[in-house]
Amino acid sequence: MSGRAGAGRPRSGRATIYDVARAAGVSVGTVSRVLNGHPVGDASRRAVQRALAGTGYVPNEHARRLAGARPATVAFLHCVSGDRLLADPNVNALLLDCLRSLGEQQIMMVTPVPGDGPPEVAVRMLAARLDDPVLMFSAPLASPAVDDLVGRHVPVVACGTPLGHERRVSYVTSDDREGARQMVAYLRSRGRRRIGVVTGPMDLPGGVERLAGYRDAVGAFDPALVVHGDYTYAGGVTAAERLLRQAPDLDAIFAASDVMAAGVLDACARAGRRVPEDVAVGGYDDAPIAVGTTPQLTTVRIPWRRYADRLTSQLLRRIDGDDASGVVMPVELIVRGST
Amino acid sequence: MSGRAGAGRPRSGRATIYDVARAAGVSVGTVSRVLNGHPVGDASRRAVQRALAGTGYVPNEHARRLAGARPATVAFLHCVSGDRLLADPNVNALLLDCLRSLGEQQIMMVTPVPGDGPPEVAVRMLAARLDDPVLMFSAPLASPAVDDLVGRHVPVVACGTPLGHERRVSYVTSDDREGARQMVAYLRSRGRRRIGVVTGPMDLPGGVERLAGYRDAVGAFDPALVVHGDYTYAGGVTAAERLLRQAPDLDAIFAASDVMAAGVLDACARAGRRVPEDVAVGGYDDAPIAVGTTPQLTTVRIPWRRYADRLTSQLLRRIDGDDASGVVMPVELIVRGST
DNA sequence: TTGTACGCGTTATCAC
DNA sequence: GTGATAACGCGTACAA
Repeated sequence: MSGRAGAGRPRSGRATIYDVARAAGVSVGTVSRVLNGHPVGDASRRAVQRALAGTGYVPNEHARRLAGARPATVAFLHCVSGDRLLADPNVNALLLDCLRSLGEQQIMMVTPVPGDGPPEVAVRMLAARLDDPVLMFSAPLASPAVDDLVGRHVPVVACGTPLGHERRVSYVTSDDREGARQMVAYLRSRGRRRIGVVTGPMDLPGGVERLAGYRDAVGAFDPALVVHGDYTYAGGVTAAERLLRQAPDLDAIFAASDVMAAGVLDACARAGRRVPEDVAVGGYDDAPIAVGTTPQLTTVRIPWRRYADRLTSQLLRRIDGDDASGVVMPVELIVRGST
Repeated sequence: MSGRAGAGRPRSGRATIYDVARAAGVSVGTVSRVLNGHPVGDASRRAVQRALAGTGYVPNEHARRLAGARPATVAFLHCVSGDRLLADPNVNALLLDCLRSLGEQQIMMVTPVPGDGPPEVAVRMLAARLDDPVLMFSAPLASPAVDDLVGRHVPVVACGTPLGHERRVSYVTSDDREGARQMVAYLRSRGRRRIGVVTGPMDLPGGVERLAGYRDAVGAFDPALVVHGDYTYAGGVTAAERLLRQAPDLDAIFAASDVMAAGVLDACARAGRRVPEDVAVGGYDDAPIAVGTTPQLTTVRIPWRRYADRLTSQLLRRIDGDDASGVVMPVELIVRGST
């Protein structure tokens, strides 16, 4: 008899499928079939279920994956530098919705992985060892991370349009262009004619799309009415100040995020412009802050819960080998006091 | 020959240790030894390293774990309800420090898992499949989750003292009692004699300890000077209002967190009390908000980076089978304008 | 120092 | 419908 081998660290002591099979008086195959909902005789099924409860069996995910089972875990790739990984409340909220939605499908784990910096690459290497499908947030227009992933045939689902990768990675996006268009059209319907815009970052799809929607609806386009922002409160303040200077006659400002809109509101107040009498202000996202400002913000709501559900279903499809595809969620204009 | 079996889903196409061995002209054992830093001949080592780079080999974590290797992943258990999982910026910041610290040890953090509610239990079940060691935040005084974990002999390291489990779970904590004591002693050294306190939640170790430190230093104890808070801004406002009503003659307020202290500051302003002239205000945590208030907050700093490093080393020790143990980090009084 | 072979726990296939 | 067993990729004890 040759050498006993393979004794790594002590076994965790957890019940295995063999223990269950023994307790139920059936073979491991039958237990596995019960576990996975495959056809099994009635008597066997009951015996197995009793044994399952009795032994407190918990499946070993590593063994499942090694044997080729569908992943029950998902990696979460946020394309920002590591120090801003969990810093965005909006992203965290969506992440939470995704956790819930995935949980309902018996899928878990969301490995927070940062984006493209040098240390981030190391973390991604670690993540790669798990071979999980990827849920990606804040995909930039070009990213080595994304190229790497699609090159390794990792199933990826993006939150937002993965510009340049639409055929390789599935995605869910909201109709940013349409939302911005609706907002600006609404402002015009209320008689506003000189409508300024504080854009989002131009290297993010949302930034590009919301500006496009603005241009769709604004009528005559005046460069003096466009200032670029960065989705931050401070950025909103600065941008509004510039806008007020460049185009003192403006009667409305559309900010591409509620957080920036809050900054716009304060800048207007400091500049002595009344909102909404002198200047109407529109936001985007229907973030919590939208009802925390005075006046409350007219904004564009994205249905985040359903959004997360769609991300989950897209991910499941992708795991099961379907081709990449995109879905677009509708948006809703929410009118409050700022217009 | 009996049936070919075990063909799950298509192989991911990743290079395996066998591919590397073939490319290097050595056996898999040798490759494994190189990978794990075990003694290997010089020629073999170089050949393997070349093959490693050439094949783009990435270890399969699931196979590693199944074979008994040390876990390269850690589960993150936050003992709050699911909807508050990523909602606390302080926790997120520490989480990030832990991510960094663990990453330096080639360990990746994984799986934000919520605490004790009914749906949370389901998520923990999922997490259990991975059999990861656990990094625990906000451990309440009594928790089925913790009992479950220690019962299953899962290595657990807590952030803060795991009251009632000190012998079963390792932990890192800062000296909350001493920090509070220093703060109150400092206030007294500046001539303050009627010092109120806004405590943290009394079912959290930090809340209990910081109040104890207050009692250590305050001298005569007056119940009218104690109001319980919940670590939130709004809670700080409410508590300060009550304090000002109950003890109009107070000349200082120690809030058990900076966020609450910010609320105290605003409540004082509304009540017409000048800070620090009429009322000195002390906080705790040295959170970002501590330098965002007017005046800036005198507070107690916890060395979070080193704290995270200690959490990591405690975790490693625990994984390697050492007994549970606790370490206490020192704190530092930071004096700013609010006193 | 290096090669060989077993075992980790699960899934899926084959034969009954 | 059920049992037996190969295969997943890796770590390691043992033999050479």
